[in-house]
Amino acid sequence: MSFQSDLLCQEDQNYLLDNVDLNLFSDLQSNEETLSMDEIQEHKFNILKNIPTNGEYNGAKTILCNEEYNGPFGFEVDVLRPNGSKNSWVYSSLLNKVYMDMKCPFPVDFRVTTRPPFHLFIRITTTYSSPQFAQECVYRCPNHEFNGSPNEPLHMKPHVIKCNNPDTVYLGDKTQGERLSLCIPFAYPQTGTDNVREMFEFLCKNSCPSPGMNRRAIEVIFTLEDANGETLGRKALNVRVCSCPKRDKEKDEKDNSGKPPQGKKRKMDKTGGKRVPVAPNDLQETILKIPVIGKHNKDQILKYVQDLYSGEILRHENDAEAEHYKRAFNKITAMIKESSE
Amino acid sequence: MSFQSDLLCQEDQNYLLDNVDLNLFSDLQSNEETLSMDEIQEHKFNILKNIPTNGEYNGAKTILCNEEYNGPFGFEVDVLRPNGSKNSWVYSSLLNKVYMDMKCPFPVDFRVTTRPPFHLFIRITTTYSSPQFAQECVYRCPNHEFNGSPNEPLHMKPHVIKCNNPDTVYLGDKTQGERLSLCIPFAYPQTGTDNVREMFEFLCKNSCPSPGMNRRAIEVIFTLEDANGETLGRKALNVRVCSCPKRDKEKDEKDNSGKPPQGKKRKMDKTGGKRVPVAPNDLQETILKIPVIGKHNKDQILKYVQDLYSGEILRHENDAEAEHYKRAFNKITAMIKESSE
Amino acid sequence: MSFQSDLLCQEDQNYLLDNVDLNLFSDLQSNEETLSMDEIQEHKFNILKNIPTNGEYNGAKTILCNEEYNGPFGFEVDVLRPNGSKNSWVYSSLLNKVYMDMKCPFPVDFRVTTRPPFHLFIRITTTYSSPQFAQECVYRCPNHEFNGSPNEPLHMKPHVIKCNNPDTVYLGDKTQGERLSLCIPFAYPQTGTDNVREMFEFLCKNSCPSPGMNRRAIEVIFTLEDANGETLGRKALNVRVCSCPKRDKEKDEKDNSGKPPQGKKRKMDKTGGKRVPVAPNDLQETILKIPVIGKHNKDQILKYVQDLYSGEILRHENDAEAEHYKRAFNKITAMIKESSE
Amino acid sequence: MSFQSDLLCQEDQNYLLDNVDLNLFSDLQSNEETLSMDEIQEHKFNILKNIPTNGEYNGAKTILCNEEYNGPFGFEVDVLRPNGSKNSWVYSSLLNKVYMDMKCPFPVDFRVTTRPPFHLFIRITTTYSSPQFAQECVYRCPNHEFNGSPNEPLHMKPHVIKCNNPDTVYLGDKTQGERLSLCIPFAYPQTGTDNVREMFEFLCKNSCPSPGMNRRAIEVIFTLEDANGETLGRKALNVRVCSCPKRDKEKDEKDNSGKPPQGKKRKMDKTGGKRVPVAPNDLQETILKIPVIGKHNKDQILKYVQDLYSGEILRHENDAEAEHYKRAFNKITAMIKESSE
DNA sequence: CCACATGTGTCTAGACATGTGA
DNA sequence: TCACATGTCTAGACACATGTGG
Ligand SMILES: [Zn+2]
Ligand SMILES: [Zn+2]
Ligand SMILES: [Zn+2]
Ligand SMILES: [Zn+2]
Repeated sequence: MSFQSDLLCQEDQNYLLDNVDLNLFSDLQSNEETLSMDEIQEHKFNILKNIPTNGEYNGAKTILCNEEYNGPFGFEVDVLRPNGSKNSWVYSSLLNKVYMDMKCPFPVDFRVTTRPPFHLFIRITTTYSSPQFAQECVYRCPNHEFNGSPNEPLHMKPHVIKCNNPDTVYLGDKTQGERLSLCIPFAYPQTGTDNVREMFEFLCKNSCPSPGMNRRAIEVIFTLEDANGETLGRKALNVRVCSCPKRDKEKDEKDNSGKPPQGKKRKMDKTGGKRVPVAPNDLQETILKIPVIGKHNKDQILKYVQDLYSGEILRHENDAEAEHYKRAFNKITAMIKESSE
Repeated sequence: MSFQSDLLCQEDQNYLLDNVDLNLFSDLQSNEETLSMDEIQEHKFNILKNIPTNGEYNGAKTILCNEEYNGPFGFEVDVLRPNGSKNSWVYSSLLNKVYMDMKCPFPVDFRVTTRPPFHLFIRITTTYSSPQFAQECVYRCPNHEFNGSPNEPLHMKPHVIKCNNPDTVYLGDKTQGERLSLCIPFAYPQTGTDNVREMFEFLCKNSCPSPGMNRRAIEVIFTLEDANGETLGRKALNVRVCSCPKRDKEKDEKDNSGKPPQGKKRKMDKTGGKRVPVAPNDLQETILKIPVIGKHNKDQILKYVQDLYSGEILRHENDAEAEHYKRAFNKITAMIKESSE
Repeated sequence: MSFQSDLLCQEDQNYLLDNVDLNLFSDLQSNEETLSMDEIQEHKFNILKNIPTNGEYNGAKTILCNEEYNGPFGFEVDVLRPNGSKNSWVYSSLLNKVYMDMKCPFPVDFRVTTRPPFHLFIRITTTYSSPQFAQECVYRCPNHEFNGSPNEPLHMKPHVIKCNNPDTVYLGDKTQGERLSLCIPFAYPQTGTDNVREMFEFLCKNSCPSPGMNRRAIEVIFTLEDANGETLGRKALNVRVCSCPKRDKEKDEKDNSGKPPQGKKRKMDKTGGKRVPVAPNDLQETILKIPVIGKHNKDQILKYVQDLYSGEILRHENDAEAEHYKRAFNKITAMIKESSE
Repeated sequence: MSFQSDLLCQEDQNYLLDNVDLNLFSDLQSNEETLSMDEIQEHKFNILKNIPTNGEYNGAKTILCNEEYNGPFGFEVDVLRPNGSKNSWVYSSLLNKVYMDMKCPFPVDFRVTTRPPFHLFIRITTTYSSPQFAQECVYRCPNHEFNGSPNEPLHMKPHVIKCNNPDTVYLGDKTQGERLSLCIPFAYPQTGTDNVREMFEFLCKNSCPSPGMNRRAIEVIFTLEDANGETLGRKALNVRVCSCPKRDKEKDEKDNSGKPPQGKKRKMDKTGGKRVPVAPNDLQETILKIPVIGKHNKDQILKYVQDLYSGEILRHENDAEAEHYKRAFNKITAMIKESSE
């Protein structure tokens, strides 16, 4: 499951890229089995670190821009509730913030409306969201850094977030005080969806002691970049990694009731454009468990729900909401199909 | 029914081995009747235990290789549905896994494409298939170990699998934490077939309590070996020993639909006829999981289902069926109530 | 904490026993430290096993009498809800049955109304309560017998129940098919109470596989005996040892609603006398957690409760119920005292 | 402030040791200024590590003896309240335990009744006091180990306790799983006192995360040794290193009231002045646990409390206090409602 | 083959433990 | 010293796994 194979199975893509080496890591393919994980990572690191970064990553004490920006290709990011992962997480639409435990894998969907004929990358950077700490780099606490599972590749150790995509490259040198970030190639969506889904996991909690996050709020910045490190889109996600997501969310909301949602964000916000909240509350898909007796009833219910969603989709035709309904609609359709077999 | 007699009726064997003592246990022949089962077993054990093992069996905490390998003589193994044994078993081609009850004898056919001019042995080892437990040795639970039928020879007691071939030797010392395995001489096929058939039986279930298998999945590794313990072929078989093979297989398949059938293993599929999915009991209540977006839709769905069941109840007023619908109706009503709070 | 010391500190006892060796285990005192646990147990066993048993314990296939009988000294037994033990247990007054998990220590209070001038012993025996199995002896399942904690003394291993009193002697030889029982010296109550409290624990579940209890219902018979094994009182307690005491109790009660409580017992019941249920439901003490603000209010509440219980005690002066209220009253009084310090 | 200078100002010592080289580290004196702290420490380490240890320190998984023992020279240890150090600490005579914050220097006085004519050393070892963890070695948490102040000599880093005596040697190799201990030469008392005072400091808290102490209770073992590592006296001190010594001590004492103060240890009580129990915040809601028998009594109690609070609320109508009572009132009302259902 | 018996794992609420900062 | 922030533990509810007996 290398980057190349992902890429080449995209037969429906109608633009041909002959001036671009589609297989970034082609030299790794041949001897992947003879290299240790760390050596592979090292190699990829050497390739990707040459992507120029736009200055915000090199000098310490700079503040990373967290202004959201769809960019020329319509970059969009959705965080989804994980299906069956160990710990669930919660989303506060009031605060536009996600709460989850560490080591909880959570999927993020990326998409662009138009795909340019060159390589795209997604860079994931964690920063402190309070202006007071925004210029400090976010590192893992020593405790987790030196006591993580031994299969963590060396480059990953100082990072507070990891991506399960095997082509992830962990960038930045903590010993030089550099800001850390991950970089993944922006794959092509599977047939039938516009989204590319990647799984992430946090490896430290917000409460990890200094020089870890030390109870400072963070946000994750997703930037769409080309091979030159040019920023082509940017999305931000407020996150709190803690042991009791539900409790802490409720507390946060109680404390902030009355204040404007995502308050801190606004003051750095220049676009004024419509912010697409990350999976807003009532549009977030939930599961309704209905006790059913008899196949005929089951089928009737499914049909009814299908109709219901059809209406929603049509009514929201020109609307981002439609996307959510379409996904649900597809699931229902699949269930109907399965039932009729 | 000694090893020799099996051997001598092999009239179609077209190579004669005169420089090989085909009768490994010849000294046992003469006084077999004056020896107890345990004494015979002890004797055979002393002979066969001298077959060097390749290290994977001696140290605890090693992981037994389960990579399939036909080897120089084209080793193949087939598991067959038994003719009339007490309990039947089922095979899932989707998962490449066999489901059977304990004490259910099942035949396994072994064959090689070319037979070398020296003794061959088949070693049967049970291991945990989940990597998490692969390095632990599989032992029988104390319950079955100390309560098996009294005619079980002593060496067999800690083994979870037995072979009905009387020349089977049970190897490995549980008290030393050694990995257990059986070893049988690879007999010559009967006239008219390429296969040598051996009957096996499991003596513990996957669900036997710790320190038994304790619900951990297992696989059986068949290795073809020469008298020096050199591995000349290897086959693996996923097995689940349980009381309700059919039920559990169906559940497994439902859970794993979509996932690849045991990627790292080659198929051992021979028996896999067309499977007829079992029709669900139509009055049995099942749970339909509906993805829902938006509270208004949820409410509408619930109301719809409530109406649906109302109809059923009225229609079945004088009918036992009504009872079922009433229960479901009550649940829905409760859900509506809860949702409106 | 030997038997003797318990005995001798009873200065308020007004009868002097000079013809009785008060220190049953006196010879053990001197060299207790040089003997292993098993040797001590062996020694005590040799002493106590000479207490003649009344025949019901020796021959297999006899049915142990479970008829309750207060006896000449007014033998009474109460099972109490444990304070802070790991797992709680529940009592069904409907079925007069206790439900608890294994390894859950539970206290039992023993008392007599008059204490005779000779040694008393309490024998604890577990039997199957269904007549169908009553003649079979209750043994531990091999699984737990051979996998219990290594500090279990040898004699204890085949027993399904253990007593935490260090002077407990485990009687009966499983290999001879003998019925197993425990025997403890009946100590003298601490000053200020009539009860002698002993802690027990079950070491197998009702559901342990054959030859364990194998889902057969059991009851525990407490018999008061003298040094000759003469029965001087008998109490029975229905118990179910399972993983989900609450669930199973509720199920049991649902199944048996309409049927007479402790149905099976009755048919062996000849006394017809008033059965003293083991801590009957509404008399069972529960804990009410009251949020309190201000010491004056706390004190007032406590005083009120004290008054309330005073009334109850007086009203039930000639009544067994008074005992329960007195205990609660004493606790409240202690709380008041503590608060005033 | 080397070991020698300490030694030479001991003018009141009445025994002269001319056959003993009193200056263990004499070779270090000359070039002390040209060596870095780590080099000096390394040197001392090489000298002192040759003191044979009595085996309890080498193998992991041994339990260090904590039995107190005055030994042939009347070894005594006193822990004293520090004069003006940053944070104070408290001592619970009830539990014979010291509570202090980390980085809080605390003096310990050592003395012997008779001083032998050879070198004496004091070894300080920290162990887990609960038997469950006693065989595990106590190490510093990675967080503090890798983030301590940079002037900590290398050998000190994994130790949870440090001694301000510059001649302290930090023994044990964490990477080998060895038990860590400090060793200081037992100096001679200053004029006018029998005691030798040494200052210690904890460098981790009991609550430091795994693989640190991870909330496990510890004790410090002081052993008096000769140059051969022979134990000549032993004292143990229960310690809890935490942020709120006073609070935690009070809690501990409340929880353990009634239980004997650390039975197996002799008292080290010297400082235990009169403790003034802290009056509880009278408006803070507490929970009163009332043993209740019978629903009618429960209801009556609840109603009484409700009335009580009603009065308080009305009386404090214009008062902030009312708020507190209202909350309690609501809880009681809910309890009444629940009880009546 | 089904209904049920019954253990196990997981999730969650709540109580508690314990650090932090005012 | 206190209120609070926040990790951890534990008991209960529940879904599920899986044996048993009809
Ligand atoms: Zn961390
Ligand atoms: Zn078994
Ligand atoms: Zn058992
Ligand atoms: Zn620490």
